[in-house]
Amino acid sequence: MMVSTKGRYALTVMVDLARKGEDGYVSLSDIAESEKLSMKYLESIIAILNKGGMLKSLRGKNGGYKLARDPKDYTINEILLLTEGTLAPVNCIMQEGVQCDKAATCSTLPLWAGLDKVIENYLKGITLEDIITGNRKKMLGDYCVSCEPAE
Amino acid sequence: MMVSTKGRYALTVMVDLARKGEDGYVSLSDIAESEKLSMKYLESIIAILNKGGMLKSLRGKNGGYKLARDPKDYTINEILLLTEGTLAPVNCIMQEGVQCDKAATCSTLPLWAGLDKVIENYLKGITLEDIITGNRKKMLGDYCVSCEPAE
DNA sequence: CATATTCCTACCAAGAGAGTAGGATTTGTC
DNA sequence: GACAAATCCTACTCTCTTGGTAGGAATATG
Repeated sequence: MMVSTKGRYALTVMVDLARKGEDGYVSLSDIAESEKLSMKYLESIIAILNKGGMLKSLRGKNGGYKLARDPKDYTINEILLLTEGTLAPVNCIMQEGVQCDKAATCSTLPLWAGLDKVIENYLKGITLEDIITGNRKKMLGDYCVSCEPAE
Repeated sequence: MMVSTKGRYALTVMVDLARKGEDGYVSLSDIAESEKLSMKYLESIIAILNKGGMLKSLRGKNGGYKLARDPKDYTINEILLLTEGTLAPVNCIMQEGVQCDKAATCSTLPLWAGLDKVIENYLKGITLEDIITGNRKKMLGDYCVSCEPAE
């Protein structure tokens, strides 16, 4: 598995906040309750999102969190990348140039690099908005049985 | 990360055996040496491949392992699936129908399902032969800088 | 019989994943 | 100003997975 609960919950939070829209700040306890997740654990995850500039926060009474931008301006890739640190399918694929010392002669490296690109490409192509509008066609592509046929 | 050393080493072993071709059985110690990997650890990995019917083995002196089929008849997907158990990017995607109890109302599930399909699709499209022949075009697609332009 | 090999079971150390605990700080309301 | 509701911050813990290691039994060749 490549995405842990951290990334999954982070995405869930973002979706929740996107649904709540612009009407004020939503408190951590509200989010935890509506998603039935541990408040303390969510707290640590939201902290990552917040420090990464994904959210706006307001302390004190009636405080909480809201999205910093429009849902269509968040790709799933950036949300998961921030929370997970890396989305590479193997640890011989590192960020930006750093590579295993056998890279030059490794015959399986192109496979891993290709897989990495396929994943990145998919996740960059989907936005928060796609999720809240339930754009199954975009997410499931040809595998969507309830979508209109492509032609 | 989704693929551990177990799956990576397994693939390396398969590639190594594919390169050695049909000329007899290759011993574990030869493989370990040529790939510079721990013999004992490789042993446990080869055991999985062997039990899964990917290899033919011969015990005793001059024994060893060879591929059970032609390299073009192995997809990367089946090799990794056998050794890793699952290739699902999240653990709310399980094999064949088993699902999380929130699945019915989960708005992020289509995303994970789509990601899973994209990965599976990619890995099913590449064979052992593609790796030993260095078919970069197939593995890297549009990201292959040394390939001919698609036209 | 000696040797080279696969096969099998058990064990172990380090790190990651999934949270918990407790409190300090900030802000709105009475 | 007191209180309550909220974010912020640091540290801890427990369990499972990863990445191996160890030792020996079974088997085949010469």
